[in-house]
Amino acid sequence: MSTKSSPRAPQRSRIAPPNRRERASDLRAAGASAAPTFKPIHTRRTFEEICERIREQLALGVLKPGDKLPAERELAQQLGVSRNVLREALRSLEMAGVLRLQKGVKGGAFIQQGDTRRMNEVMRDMLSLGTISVRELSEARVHVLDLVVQLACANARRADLDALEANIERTELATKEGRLLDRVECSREFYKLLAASTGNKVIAMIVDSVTEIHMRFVYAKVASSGVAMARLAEKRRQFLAALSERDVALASRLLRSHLESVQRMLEQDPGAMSLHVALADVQPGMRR
Amino acid sequence: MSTKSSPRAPQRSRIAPPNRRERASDLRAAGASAAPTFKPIHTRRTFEEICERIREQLALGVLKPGDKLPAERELAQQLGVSRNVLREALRSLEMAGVLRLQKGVKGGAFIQQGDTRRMNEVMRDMLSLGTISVRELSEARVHVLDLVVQLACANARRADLDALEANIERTELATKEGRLLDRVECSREFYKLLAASTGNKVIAMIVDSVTEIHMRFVYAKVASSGVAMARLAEKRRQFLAALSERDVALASRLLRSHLESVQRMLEQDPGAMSLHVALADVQPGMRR
DNA sequence: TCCATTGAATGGGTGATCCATTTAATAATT
DNA sequence: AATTATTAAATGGATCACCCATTCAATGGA
Repeated sequence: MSTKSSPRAPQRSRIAPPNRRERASDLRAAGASAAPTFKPIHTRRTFEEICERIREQLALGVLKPGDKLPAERELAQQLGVSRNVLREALRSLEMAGVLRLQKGVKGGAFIQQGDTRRMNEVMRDMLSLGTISVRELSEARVHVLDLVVQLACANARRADLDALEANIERTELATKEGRLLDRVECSREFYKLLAASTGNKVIAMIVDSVTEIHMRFVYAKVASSGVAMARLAEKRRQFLAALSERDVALASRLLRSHLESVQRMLEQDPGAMSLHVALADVQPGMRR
Repeated sequence: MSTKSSPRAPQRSRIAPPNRRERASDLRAAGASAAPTFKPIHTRRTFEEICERIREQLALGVLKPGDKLPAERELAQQLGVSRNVLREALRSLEMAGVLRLQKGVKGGAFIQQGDTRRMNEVMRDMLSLGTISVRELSEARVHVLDLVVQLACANARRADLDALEANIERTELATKEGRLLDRVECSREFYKLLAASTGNKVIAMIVDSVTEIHMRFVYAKVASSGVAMARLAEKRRQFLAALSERDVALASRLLRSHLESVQRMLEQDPGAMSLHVALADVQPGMRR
């Protein structure tokens, strides 16, 4: 009613989303000691409420992977919100890897198995936004991989080692045939397999997230310069042998020195190593 | 009208989002060897396109934290999409911590400084969905913290140590006054400070993400049983002393043994340690 | 000078409507 | 009887046209 308050039904008379506007009760001390600041409320919006409710059902185990949510039209009515705003919530959850939306009759919103690649995207966003630096990422990767070697030596199974072996064979083949970019893909896969061989999916997720970005740089470097790591497969074999022998010290040393030489390669011609070119586009093997 | 195809303009004659339907080129071997599967395309939707474009601008450095996107109505027109679908995209980016939407004239969509808490939510979702287990998380946390101790010994600065000292004082106070739940908040903060003292935000982010969940369990345990770790502040002091002396071995040993005793505490009365109760609600100190 | 009022810009939200895809049921054809 | 088109319904995808609530600069009166 900016001008004349036209005599029109207020149309806001629906079911009234449970706790929507009455939000004064939301201030809470939140800290361990006296907290004199009173800022961070920023009124709850319906889509947030919806996301939270669905996540809550999930955490409570009421919703499990494979389950289907009611159809948009129906769920919107149940929640007493418009279909549009419900979709905003569903979209967010879909982007978060929690849901998958499927069209057609028998379609709907299905709870997904968690997608560990979500963490890669977080890492990528943090880098894009300048919250973390490439240096920090590389450094963290070195440390984390060191940890991975320890765990892999302790926990890797026969099947894990076999998978690594097979990967090295593909690397050799790609080298022979001069498919340098494919070889980068092999490297990506190598670290993924190595991470998996720790037997801990949390660790694996972390490793993947820092490696994914790193590999973008390697990919960009190889693609632009044509140079590539010498004796790669051979080094991998030595490393795998150490791993198979459960020789932490040796495996750790080998990997570390390899990482250092890769780092040197990347740091040649530093101008070309733009953060932006490496992050800008989706590259092979990184499909969402 | 569902039956007879009324003679109406098809209304789909807008600018036509650049590469929307022509996605046949999207099949690609993606792996290092033959890939006979042809599944994973699932037609690109406009909101995904929009998200990707904005992220691209971000990665390219065209958009930086602090920048403001055009108003919804205008941006929608520029992109040739409806405002609603644009909002779905903005919502997703907001949930991802990339944007913040602000109301009012002079409001708009502002690029944010990256929010490192995003990773916590990923971890939480993975746990809710059963992709990772509590055991894996605890295990990973122990290993990662071990790494953190090494890095903190090497890199912690005076200010970091002072912050930890101040935290311990708060812990003591809370202990004296019997505020057990506040003390849990202190613990959360302690690990956050410890993580920060490594000087590496990637590591810090990782530590925070595994610690946040862990602390929910501790919180739930303390809240329900009233029991709490004995001699906590004292142990913290010993640890901090070791850290200040840059004594990796000692600090590492102290932390490890503390983590083990906490773990034992949590594992008493295992039935009560439901994943669901710990994850279900937002607890103090975890406000988004 | 100071404070209340106004009004425009902006995000938040609604409801109706249409399109495109998918699937099951049905009818037509062989 | 088996196969193949056709039809119809359900569902997500998307659009349009509004309205509401908040914010803030400009305006104007005390």
